[in-house]
Amino acid sequence: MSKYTTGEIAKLCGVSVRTVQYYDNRGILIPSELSEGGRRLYTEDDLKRMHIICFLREAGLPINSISALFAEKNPENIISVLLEEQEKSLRGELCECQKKLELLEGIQREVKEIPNFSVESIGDIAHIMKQKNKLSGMRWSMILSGLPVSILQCVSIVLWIMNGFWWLFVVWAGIAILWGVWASVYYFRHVDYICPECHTVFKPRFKESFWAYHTPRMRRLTCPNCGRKGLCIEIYAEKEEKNHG
Amino acid sequence: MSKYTTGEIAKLCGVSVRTVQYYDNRGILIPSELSEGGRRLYTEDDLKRMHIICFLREAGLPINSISALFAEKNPENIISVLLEEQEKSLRGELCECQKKLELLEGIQREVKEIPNFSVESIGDIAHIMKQKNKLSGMRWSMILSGLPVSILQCVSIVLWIMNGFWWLFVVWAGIAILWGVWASVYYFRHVDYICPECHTVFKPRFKESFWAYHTPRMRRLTCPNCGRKGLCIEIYAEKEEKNHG
DNA sequence: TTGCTCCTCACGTCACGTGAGGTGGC
DNA sequence: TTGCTCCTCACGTCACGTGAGGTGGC
Repeated sequence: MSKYTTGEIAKLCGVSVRTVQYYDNRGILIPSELSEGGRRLYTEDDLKRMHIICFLREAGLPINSISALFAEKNPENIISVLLEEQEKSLRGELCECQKKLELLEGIQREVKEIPNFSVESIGDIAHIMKQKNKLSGMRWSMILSGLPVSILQCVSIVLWIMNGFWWLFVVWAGIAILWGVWASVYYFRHVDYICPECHTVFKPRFKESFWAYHTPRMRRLTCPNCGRKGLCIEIYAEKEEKNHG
Repeated sequence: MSKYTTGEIAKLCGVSVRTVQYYDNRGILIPSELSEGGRRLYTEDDLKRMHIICFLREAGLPINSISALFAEKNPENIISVLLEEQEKSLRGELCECQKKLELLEGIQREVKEIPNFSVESIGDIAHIMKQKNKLSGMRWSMILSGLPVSILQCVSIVLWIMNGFWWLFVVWAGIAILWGVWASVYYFRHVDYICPECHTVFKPRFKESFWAYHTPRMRRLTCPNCGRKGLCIEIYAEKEEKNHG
């Protein structure tokens, strides 16, 4: 019966010599014989066992599980348990990986949009991203609450033109203006701004905020901390601050 | 200015005290001050820095990258490189995870179907799974090559009944039989069988194989190694063996 | 004074990779 | 005799977890 050396086993199974030696140390593949010079000699059965080990390692099974499998008299009793354990663990890993990847992609997007990037900006990005869902949730609820107001406004205009009910339009215009005021105040109360210069989170004065130039994610404001006037990043205000002007 | 202790920083950032200490050792969050008794004291800025570190760690960024980021004078130069590196690494991890999971699910399915499970059966499963695609590929190509033969056979029957062209049916029946013989031999040459008892891979005699009871994945054969007669698992034969009867 | 927190070693994790320094086997 | 393979330590990986044994601070 021909014998295999460590290097042969390694080559046949596509692993390193060190790995074969390591499996000997871990006791899952002890060579059937040692040469007089102390070299490991493996039999055909050892090779088969090594193939099995490598196959299970490909699926990520820990060496302890493989060890347990070989030690069991009735391996059918534990194989499915071990495989299920490994499946759970892999699903966990997969989930974590996806979470990290999503977060990472979010960070990459924000990094591109942040003006005057510095290390501290990462803190701002953390702020932005942790409140992103709440901010867009609030924006959507405002749009949806404004929708019936707008529709009825249109209807009132149509009725004015068609039937001359001008008072209906006036009444609805009043309601729309009230809604607009309420909406502005509501929105104002639920957002804060981050100064991209000194990274302070602040709430501006309502008057300044209301008239300020703005984009969907930024608004031109004066930072109360560093005094810089420029585009500040809008975030959802977790709790209403006590001191809003 | 109030100072934070290690435990306070840990609690505020949702990590362990050990982690805060570790970040000190790694040099990414060295406390601004030490108390007389040698306890770490952190400032508000330290807390902010810790928040940034924890945020980046959530995305899986290695501490060395975070370290590099803090050390850079112009972090915007390296931030996107670091993020892309991490993205690549995460995508790699994700891929490997998915591969392992697919392999694992395959093993779980096979384990349920293998009769007389033992540790050596895992070697059989490895065989089965590594050749699975080739086997089903060959089966499909055989079905597709048989399809036109079958259709024309049907047509010839219809023509026989409708127009009395019986000779057409006879000719096509001959062709179909020839195809059947060719297909059987071709199929036979491209499959081997595994004895689930002694795990030998073998090619049976054509005659025994042809008439044997079989299911889509197994065939009742006599193992030339252990002499057992029973259902053996069909696999794709990587190379035609020299000695086929 | 008594808990509680924090301190510093220092080992363990997991499956090997990577030398260093020496030797077997064709 | 000369490469080549293999041998055994033993440290390194990565971000902490987990004691042990001691001490600061309210």
